[in-house]
Parts: sequence; structure tokens; C-alpha cells
Amino acid sequence: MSKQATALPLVDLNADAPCCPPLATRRIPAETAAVLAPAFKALGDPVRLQLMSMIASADGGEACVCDLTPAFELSGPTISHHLKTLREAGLIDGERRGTWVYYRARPGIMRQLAGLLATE
Amino acid sequence: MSKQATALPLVDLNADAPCCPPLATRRIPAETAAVLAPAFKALGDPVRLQLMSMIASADGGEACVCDLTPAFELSGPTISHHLKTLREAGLIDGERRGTWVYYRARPGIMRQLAGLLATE
DNA sequence: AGTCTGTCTCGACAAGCGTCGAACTAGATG
DNA sequence: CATCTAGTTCGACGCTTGTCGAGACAGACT
Repeated sequence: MSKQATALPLVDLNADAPCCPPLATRRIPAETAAVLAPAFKALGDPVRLQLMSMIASADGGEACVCDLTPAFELSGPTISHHLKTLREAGLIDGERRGTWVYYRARPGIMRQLAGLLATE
Repeated sequence: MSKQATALPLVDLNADAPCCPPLATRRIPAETAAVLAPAFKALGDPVRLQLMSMIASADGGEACVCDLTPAFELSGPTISHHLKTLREAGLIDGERRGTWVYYRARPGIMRQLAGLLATE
């Protein structure tokens, strides 16, 4: 349930400190782009962007799938698929507790992405 | 050359002030997600992420296609296609000056995206 | 006008993605 | 054990995307 994209080279997506200077400050190396692009890609779908926001802004920092699914006019498998995509991009982490599954945001990678886009 | 995604409702991608509170503060409305997701999607390709960085970090704030293309092992049409994608996402703006075409980053939307991801 | 160079458009192709229903698994509860 | 519910996985379907080569277009320079 906490499966990670396996082999995260050179860039630590969980670090608190920014991995790299803003995109506009210095040209991103190809390896960095290869690691970070999938995270942006995962956020590049309206449903996943909303899911991400619902999870990150949820009370207690976590959201139950049972609360996420009915917020969309989409089938359960489709929501599950989007959550898997976010998970494999390293943006969220899921945990089963009894009957329900809860997801929480991984703050490290969010900081990496925000730092990269910073214009300062 | 400065074609825009036409009809930007509710959210002004060029504004200097953030359009909305961070993703983790309040749940993003569907309309906002629909407007912002395409920008993340455009950044969700390693080549485009590098292009974006090369343009945004270039001397004078602009980069010539003639300098961008040879930086990748890709055909001219492919680079041109990626630049068009970034353009249509509102991330860059192109201008022809004589023989060459120059692209520059649109700082407003970058701020919107960074603000949305801010964890504060 | 002719030509050369830089960039874009077009058409094609394989690969990837979003969606669904059906079938499956994990826990809870009878 | 039987059954019910919450989520996930699987297989399939059409649509989108990344890539290319061929050709078109725009300026510069003979």
C-alpha cells in the first residue's frame, strides 16, 4: 500500500529541503526532470487534482476512500485507479484500517514541486 | 503565436495575486481544477519540463527555438509540438523576430501553480 | 525570382490513458 | 462458515499523446 516508484535516483522526493533551485533559476537536468515530471503528470488530471486537494485539506490530514468516491460521478474502480496513480507518483500514501482505507498527502514531494515552480 | 486556451473562466491565470488558497488549505472546486490541471499536465512530460526550465532560466528571459532543439535528441517537429503544448497551456509565449522564434515564460501562471502547491 | 534556413503543420503510427463492468480480496458481522 | 460491504485488480473499449517524416510557410540573402 505504500509502494513507491522504486529507485528514486539523485532526487529525494521525501526530503524536507528543496531538491533543486527553482526551474527559472537554473536549467533542470534531464534526470531531475525525469523524476519530477511524473508527479506533475499525476496532478494533470482534474479528478486527481481534486482528490489531492480533498486529501491534503482533510481534517486530521487524511481522507477515507468512502468519502472521496461519492464526491465524483465516477465509478469506484475509476477513483481507485486515480488514487493508485497518485500513490505511484509518490504524492499520497494509503493505509487500510479495518474496513476502510485512508489516504494522506506526502508533504515532502509537494514542497519539492512548489519550490521548483517558485518565481521569487 | 500568442494563442490562449480561449475562455478562462473564474480563474485568471495571468494575475499576480494567487487565484486560490493552497491545495492543502481548502478543497479545490471542480471548475478551478479543470482550469489548472492542463497546466500541470503540460509540465508532466520530462521534455516539456526541461524546455520550460530552459526558457524560464534563459538570459534575457527568452530562449530561441534554435537553441532549444539541439539540446534534445528529438526531431524539430517534436520539439515544436511540445512548445505548442506549453503555449496552449498558457505557460509560455512565442514571438517571431526575423528568422528566429523566441519563447518566454508567463510568470503569472507559474505563481498560481506554486501557490496552489504551497504547504506553508 | 530563386534558394537557403528555421520553424510549423499535417498525417500516420504505436503506446498510453480514462473509463467502465465483472470478478476478486480483506475485514466485519451474523 | 456464510454473507455483506469497502476497495482493488483485471480486461476491454475508445480517445489522447509522443514521435516521426514529408511537406508548407516565413524571412533573409543572393
